Amino acid sequence: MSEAEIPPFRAERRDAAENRQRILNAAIRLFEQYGVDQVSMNQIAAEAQLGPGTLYRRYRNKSELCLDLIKDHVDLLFGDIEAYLEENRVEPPSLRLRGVLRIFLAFREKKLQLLTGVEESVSSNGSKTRTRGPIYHELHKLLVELYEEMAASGVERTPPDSVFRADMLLTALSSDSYIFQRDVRGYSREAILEQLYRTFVTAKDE
Amino acid sequence: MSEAEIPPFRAERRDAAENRQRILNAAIRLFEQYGVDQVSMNQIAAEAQLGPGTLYRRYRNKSELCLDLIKDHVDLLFGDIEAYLEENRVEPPSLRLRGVLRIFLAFREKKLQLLTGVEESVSSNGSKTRTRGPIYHELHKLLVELYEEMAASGVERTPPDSVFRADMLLTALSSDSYIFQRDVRGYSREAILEQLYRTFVTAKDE
DNA sequence: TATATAAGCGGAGAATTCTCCGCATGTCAA
DNA sequence: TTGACATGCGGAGAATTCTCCGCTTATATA
Repeated sequence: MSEAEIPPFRAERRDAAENRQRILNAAIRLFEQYGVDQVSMNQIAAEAQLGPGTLYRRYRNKSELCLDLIKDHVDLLFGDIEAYLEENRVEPPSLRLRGVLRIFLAFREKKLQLLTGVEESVSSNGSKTRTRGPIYHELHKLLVELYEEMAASGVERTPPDSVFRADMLLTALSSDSYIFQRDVRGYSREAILEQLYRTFVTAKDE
Repeated sequence: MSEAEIPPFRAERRDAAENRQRILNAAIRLFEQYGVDQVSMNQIAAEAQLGPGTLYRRYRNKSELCLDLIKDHVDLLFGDIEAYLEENRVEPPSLRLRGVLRIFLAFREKKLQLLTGVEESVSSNGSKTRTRGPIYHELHKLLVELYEEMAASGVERTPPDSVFRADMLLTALSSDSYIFQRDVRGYSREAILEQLYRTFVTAKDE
């Protein structure tokens, strides 16, 4: 017997890999044709010529499927953000935060449907999820760092905790909030950026 | 033919009124026993000894039912708020805003489940509602007035629009955000109040 | 190649939301 | 009292989400 079995990894079975590709392709087709929230998991399974069980084993809900579809683009987004932060290292944190917001809002606009799909996660038990997804946490970490930097050199008397403020800003950036501002209040993307900046960044430091 | 028929109102039929009471009672019983989000519309209909169709004709979804159940308490809430604002008319708006927040948070805590139920509205067609409910709009109006007052006597350079800021604050007060802060971040109600105050009110005017 | 076995498949079906429409009945006018 | 008819009832059933579990099959070993 070999001690310490080789990593308990097992390559994905060939048919499984093929099915995954079928699912992804089917989802892309249907999403493009009907819009993300008009497409049901059943439809996707049927289009991919799979049983519902097969689809659900891989993705526990539509949210996870959307996340998989958008993952590559999210990686690019974070790449863009990091590049931007690198280039503007010498600028004040408030300005860098504004830049990050701008980049994110552009991304949000481009991938609105899928991002909304991602956020609609419902934990499998039936009650709405309280926990946020990986995108949320990564952005949160980034924002906290910028806020901390602002606080260090800041003029504010009693700023809110950076963690709290980052949560509030991300809540304000959620699909729901963004769509409401855009469609009901009628703000343009630029206007939303400006208002977010004034609410969550400015008039405090500097 | 009579000109201008008498108001096109027709009193609610007696059996209908009785059924409504049955629904309300059944919902209260089940909500107390199992918790709002564990109870299905079907269960409520069964408990009230009605067909699902009857229940759905009166309340298009659970959100509307919750709203009806909570309506009286909401009226009391707004009564409390107005009384508070009246009593403290001479205080600066920022302080009054804080008071309003405190009152609302107490209400939120007491009626968490039902309020969450109210917010979970889904427009009947299937896509998530973008529009907010009546409670939202009433609170929004109130907050806008306070913000406007702050802006009038304010020291801020370029405050965000009052409408926008009120939207952001209300978003931060949503069930989702509140529960996240309380259960995941571990903030007490007092701490949340303090953080909200610092984020959305203070460090700006005065 | 043969075979053990873990990985994966698929569809029946439970639970839920919500609609449709034929039938019953309360209410009003005569 | 007696219809007429608008109002309301109820349940069948469509659509959707999600689970369960027996059967199949790809893959690793011998």
